[in-house]
Amino acid sequence: MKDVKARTVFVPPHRERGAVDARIAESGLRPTAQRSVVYGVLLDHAKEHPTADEIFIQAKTEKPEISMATVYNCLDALVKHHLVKQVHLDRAATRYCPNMEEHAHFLCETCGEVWDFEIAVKPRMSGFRVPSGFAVTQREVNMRGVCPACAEQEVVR
Amino acid sequence: MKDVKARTVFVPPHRERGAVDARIAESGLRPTAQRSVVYGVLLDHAKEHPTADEIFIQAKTEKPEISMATVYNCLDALVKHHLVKQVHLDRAATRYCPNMEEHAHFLCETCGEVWDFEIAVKPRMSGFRVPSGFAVTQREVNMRGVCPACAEQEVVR
DNA sequence: AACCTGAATTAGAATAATTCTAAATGTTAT
DNA sequence: ATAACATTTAGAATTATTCTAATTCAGGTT
Repeated sequence: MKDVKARTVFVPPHRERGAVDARIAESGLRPTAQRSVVYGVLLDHAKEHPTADEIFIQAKTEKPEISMATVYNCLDALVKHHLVKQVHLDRAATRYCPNMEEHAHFLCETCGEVWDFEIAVKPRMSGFRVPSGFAVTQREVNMRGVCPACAEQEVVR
Repeated sequence: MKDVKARTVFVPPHRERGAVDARIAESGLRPTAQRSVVYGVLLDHAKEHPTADEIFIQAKTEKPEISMATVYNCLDALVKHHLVKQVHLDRAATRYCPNMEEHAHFLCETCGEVWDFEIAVKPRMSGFRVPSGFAVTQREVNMRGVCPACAEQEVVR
């Protein structure tokens, strides 16, 4: 393999290879170069809740040989090892989220952006009664509406 | 068009064509034969939360000329007119639900069945704090786990 | 009753996201 | 070094859904 190393890639200061690899290793996964890049990209773009496609494009700037299949493989592995969550909104492409705290998602129907809403104190789904006999292992809350920026726009018009 | 009328189709007693058509009309849609069949099938199988495919298969027994595209068209129309909700769980095929009361969905990860969980009294998503400035128009709650029947099975084993 | 217009339906092609496959490459333990 | 196994890769295959263009249908006119 010849040295195709990209010309000086910008690595944001808050993402350190070592730390990313350590987290991957802690989860029980071997920290390969690809997993490291994929997870790193996701951590850097957590706010955007990127799709596999978007992660692929970004990962390619850091590691040009990476393939789409690998991005999917890595994401699947990260999900299985509880480092990453999938976010499903309608039938749109799956988005990925490295925030493993229990939280809700809000989709702005005007601009399409996705926001994390912290969950209030109670870990129970108060408001929703779980019939006895059902064992709930996971909860998912998605909301839709208009974000502050888009609401503003509408008023101005 | 020759008379292809199917040999005696069983129409469950609790679904009356008139009532179904009336609801479609009330929603502002013209109650065509296809919409009537699609909505009727969905009402009869609400518990199963069927996919477009499953609805198509069932609808075909009542109206053999119906096409998949029409099933999608009808479902889309019903969704737009607030007679039906889409249910998205993972990236699996969209399921349809004619229960328009606000409620949560529970997916049994063992048998794959989907259940409706009624919402308790409060219409607010207590437990979830919505940051000010965000206007929420829709909420969706999905839970996963094991249903009573499957839990039983596991114990027996 | 034929006629017009727009809506609805249809079959089949197209698309998009994801999964699968088989070969190549990399890694770890012997 | 070598075997054994995991990971990556390109590209093909799959799946659910949407699109397209032609046809049929329904309701309101002449």
